Amino acid sequence: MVKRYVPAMVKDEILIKKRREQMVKAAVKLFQEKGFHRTTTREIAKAAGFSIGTLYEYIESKEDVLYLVCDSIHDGVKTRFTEMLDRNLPGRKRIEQLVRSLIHVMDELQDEVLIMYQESKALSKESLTYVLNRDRSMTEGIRSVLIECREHGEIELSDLEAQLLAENIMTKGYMWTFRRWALRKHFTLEQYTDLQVEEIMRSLKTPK
Amino acid sequence: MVKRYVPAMVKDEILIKKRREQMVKAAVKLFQEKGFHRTTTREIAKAAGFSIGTLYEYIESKEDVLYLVCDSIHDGVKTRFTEMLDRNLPGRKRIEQLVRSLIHVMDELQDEVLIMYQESKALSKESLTYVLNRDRSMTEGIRSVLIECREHGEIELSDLEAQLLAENIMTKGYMWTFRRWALRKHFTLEQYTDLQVEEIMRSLKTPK
Amino acid sequence: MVKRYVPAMVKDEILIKKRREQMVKAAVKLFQEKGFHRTTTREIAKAAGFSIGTLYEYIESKEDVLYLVCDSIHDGVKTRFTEMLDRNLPGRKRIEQLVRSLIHVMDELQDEVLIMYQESKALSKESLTYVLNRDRSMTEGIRSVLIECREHGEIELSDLEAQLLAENIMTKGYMWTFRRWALRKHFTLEQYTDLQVEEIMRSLKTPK
Amino acid sequence: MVKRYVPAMVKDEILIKKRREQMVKAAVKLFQEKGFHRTTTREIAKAAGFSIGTLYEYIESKEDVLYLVCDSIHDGVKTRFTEMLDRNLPGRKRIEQLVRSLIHVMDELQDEVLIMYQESKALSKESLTYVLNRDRSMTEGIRSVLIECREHGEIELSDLEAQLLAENIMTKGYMWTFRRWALRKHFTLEQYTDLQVEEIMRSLKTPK
DNA sequence: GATGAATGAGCTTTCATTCAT
DNA sequence: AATGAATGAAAGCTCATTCAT
Repeated sequence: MVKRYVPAMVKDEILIKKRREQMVKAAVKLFQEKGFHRTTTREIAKAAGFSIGTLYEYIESKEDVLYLVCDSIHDGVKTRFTEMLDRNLPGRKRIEQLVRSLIHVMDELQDEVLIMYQESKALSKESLTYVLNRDRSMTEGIRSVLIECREHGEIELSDLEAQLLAENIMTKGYMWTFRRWALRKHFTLEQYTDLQVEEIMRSLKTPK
Repeated sequence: MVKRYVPAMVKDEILIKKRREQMVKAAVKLFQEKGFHRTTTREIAKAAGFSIGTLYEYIESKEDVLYLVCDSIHDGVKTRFTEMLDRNLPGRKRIEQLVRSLIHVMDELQDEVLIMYQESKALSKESLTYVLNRDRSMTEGIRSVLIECREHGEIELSDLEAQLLAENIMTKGYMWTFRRWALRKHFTLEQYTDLQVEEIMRSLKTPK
Repeated sequence: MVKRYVPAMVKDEILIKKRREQMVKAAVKLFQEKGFHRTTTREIAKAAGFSIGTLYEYIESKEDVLYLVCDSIHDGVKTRFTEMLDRNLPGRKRIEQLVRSLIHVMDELQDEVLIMYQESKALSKESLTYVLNRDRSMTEGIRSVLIECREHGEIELSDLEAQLLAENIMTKGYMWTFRRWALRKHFTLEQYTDLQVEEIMRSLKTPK
Repeated sequence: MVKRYVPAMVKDEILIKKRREQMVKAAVKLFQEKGFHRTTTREIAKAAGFSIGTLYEYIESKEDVLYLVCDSIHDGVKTRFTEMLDRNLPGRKRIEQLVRSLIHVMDELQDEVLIMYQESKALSKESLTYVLNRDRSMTEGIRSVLIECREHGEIELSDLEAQLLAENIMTKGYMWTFRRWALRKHFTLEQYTDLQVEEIMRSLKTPK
């Protein structure tokens, strides 16, 4: 399964979903302001609108909140990213669109993505595996598009090159968030997107 | 000045240097294993070979240790990187060498770089500024090489493109550390380096 | 308001009152034995019958305990003092009674008053203001009785003399506690009271 | 003996005297600003112009500094007070002069006296005894003047009344320092002195 | 299911004192 | 005699977690 099972004391699944959404929303805001370690469980509970006792009816440990946050952010990124993709675009245009969509989503969810990036190391090994797997599956999605393009004879690249390009594209998305302190000084979102797209397109090899 | 002044109770500057080196060495190891927040000042002192009281003779707060660690890591990266560069290489070869050197250094110091990347957010605003400035100055160094190449007519690129390429090169270095969980699955250091170099060289524009 | 607001984590006001009473009672005893600075928060919590964590659910800092102690002692002094006064006594008798009551209360609460006198300098400036204001209001109460006596033509004294006499009376009360090491060698409570009353009565001027 | 023996590692008595004067001068200033408990031995040494190691060559513990400070302040008060007294004044004038001189000295040395009054409780039982004995001997000096006046038929008072009056006079001196927060609001030094003198003179009984 | 008072291990930091130089 | 680096016990305070109501 793609998601870790987080045990709850409460049985009602609908309530669990509702309460966890409240807590994630509150936690995202707090983690953004103060980071995971400086945020207390009491603060999360209060910001979520219930008591500390109730918080622990829906999770087992503070780390669970972080996991749920990361999971929820991944859902957000994945959903928006997928929505933006048009599978019917022709060849190279699909790659371009892929990059533009990714950067766009990363920009929209920059605060959330930053949390995930900076705090995920505080996760237990097990939770981290789940989070990394979701990242990997996204990279895999990008890679499969590249492979498809190759199959259609649009571009020429080895399996290894496809893998690296997928990683590079992912990183171009992420870096807009975690190097924003540097990038924002020089580029608007549009400039950044255009230039990165151009760079990738130039680097693509055309089959003879 | 490029470095933040960290006050000490002890006067002997040579001793301060020595003790801080001990403490940084111990801290790097501990931060690697457990992260900054989970490492206690007592552990750092003990691992450095002196008492908790002595630790606080050389710093003012736990955060100072993190700053010294980041600073020391930056020194390491900068030094090694600079040593590897050969200013006499012809045109495009210099860019290639730049990328190869950076990735090489990042690989050598991957554990340290990872600490800096993951924990620097725990720094105070003031300390963080210093750390980011050092990163910025390294990016700037790369950018100036690119501009030089342009001046010599080796490549064609706008100021903005130079800036972005510098950032991209830096990121290609960093990503070998912070995405190693994914990259190591598919690439050896040599493969990764070669492919990234090729990708960059392909994307460069030649002046007419 | 005459009292400083001391924030608590716990919401239940009745519980706050109860726990703070426990903690004040414990603290008074400990401060008596070892003074404020030598008493630890752990000792206070233990003597009060709860854990250190619980202590900090009801105060924000150790200084708050001292403030609550001073406040509680002032309450005790004020309450007992007020109870002892008979507003219907004729003229000079009221002044005599005032002095006797004050010394009597100071004797009853000598240990507590001594704490307040010796430790209040450890209070923050803000807390100290509150404590001094309560002292001032008591002095003012005495002064107003003196002025009343003057209005009724029982005694003759200027405004300034009334102010000083009020301060002198307060001090005659306090000194029975903070100079007890000297006074107890020579006087019983009764002797001290009688002699001080006589001295004051002799010093009063009768209107012509 | 009237003074406690404070052991030193150093033999040279003249040096001991000199160094202790330096340290007392520094300590008085620091205790005034931050109180005894908040002042560190390091600060005292530094302000005195020598190292922490040297400080401990001349005392055995931090408490010794406090004792030396109290002792020095008492010396100051005693010396100035004695200088001001004119043994040849006639009867009641001598008492008046006594009170005036005391208040005058207390005003001059108010900061020092306040330290002694507020911090002496931090002394060990043994040191405290010495400090209280010096206070007692001053009270005794006042008492003996009162008795002399009685012997000369200037005033009429019992032994017990003499004792109390001596204590009251001492307290009128002290209170100008420790209740200055209240007294300064209403009185100048001159007003305070005049009114207290008048009050005492009025309360004196004349022999028939 | 919800509450929130209670807990105590554990953290960072301070500072009087020592002792080798 | 003077120095100051080293020490470590001890202090104030925090906060994830539990559990009786």
